[in-house]
Amino acid sequence: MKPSPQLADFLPYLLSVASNAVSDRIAERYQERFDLKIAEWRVMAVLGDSGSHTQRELTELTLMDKVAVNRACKSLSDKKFILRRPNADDGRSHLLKLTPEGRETFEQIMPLALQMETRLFDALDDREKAQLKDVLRKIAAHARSSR
Amino acid sequence: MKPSPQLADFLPYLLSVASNAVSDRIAERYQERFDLKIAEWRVMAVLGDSGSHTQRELTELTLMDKVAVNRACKSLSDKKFILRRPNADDGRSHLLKLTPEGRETFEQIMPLALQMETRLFDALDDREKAQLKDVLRKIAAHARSSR
DNA sequence: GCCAAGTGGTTTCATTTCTTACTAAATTCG
DNA sequence: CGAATTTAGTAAGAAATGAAACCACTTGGC
Repeated sequence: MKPSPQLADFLPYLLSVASNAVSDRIAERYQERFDLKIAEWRVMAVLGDSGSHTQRELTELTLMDKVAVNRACKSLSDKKFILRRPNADDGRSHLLKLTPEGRETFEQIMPLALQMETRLFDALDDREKAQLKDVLRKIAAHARSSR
Repeated sequence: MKPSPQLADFLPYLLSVASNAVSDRIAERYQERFDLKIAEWRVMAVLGDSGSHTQRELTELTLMDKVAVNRACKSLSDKKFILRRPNADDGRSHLLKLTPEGRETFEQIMPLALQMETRLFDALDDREKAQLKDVLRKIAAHARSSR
């Protein structure tokens, strides 16, 4: 059975298939090792290397919508990986920060993430990876701006 | 506010963000113009250029799971875009085929799809697009095989 | 031929995700 | 200042997605 050329050569389709396959592999791994979803991991990755943020800031930094960020934060808070301190500058929001346990988990997660990145993209050399990042940033910026 | 380097340089994250942005733009367009979802469009794209198929075959050709294919087919059938004929070779399945109306819509959809592809990826020249397709196929094949 | 195992397709149910609405605090502007 | 508007966060209902069970038919072995 031949693949349909119309579909199989359609770039958005290829992009979606590749992205889903990669995300699925990563999600499985985070789930089994740390009981974390991808959204939760993203929040931890940001808080882990740039300190305290409000949910509002996290929506910008992770490009997820505010409901997804809120759910991820609630879950991380239940798991004692982050804590919320009142925000002196704005009474509506809180500043979210990793707890010591959260920090510890963060330190374990990042190497796993980088290892998976290496494994999943090992068909590409360093130059190709850099090019791919560049291309994906351009495409995303363009597609998002034309909303 | 600086983006978090850990997250913002993570290839799977960039891939996911780009893919979602592109898919969202396309989904909006198909929805408003043809009242079709992406899954439905994929099925039509395959039936449109490679004739009759069973749902089983469509799951392979579109890389969607059988429930998604079944739902897409049911919806397309309700919209009179495809019809199901009994499959002489296997009494459990049917052969799905575009109706004349389905064919007509298909002829309108494909130019729109190609136009959107051009627009969304116009930051890339032809060589870059070919490379990107190649890379995405490799990544997807690798990630899917390690399931 | 007949039984066991497997497969295509469908349904059902639980889970996830998105949309919309709402609350409370902050900002704008007369 | 004070009313009107905007914004951060949350909650609740609706819709989409996924997993498991199920039915009907086919296939493979005896």
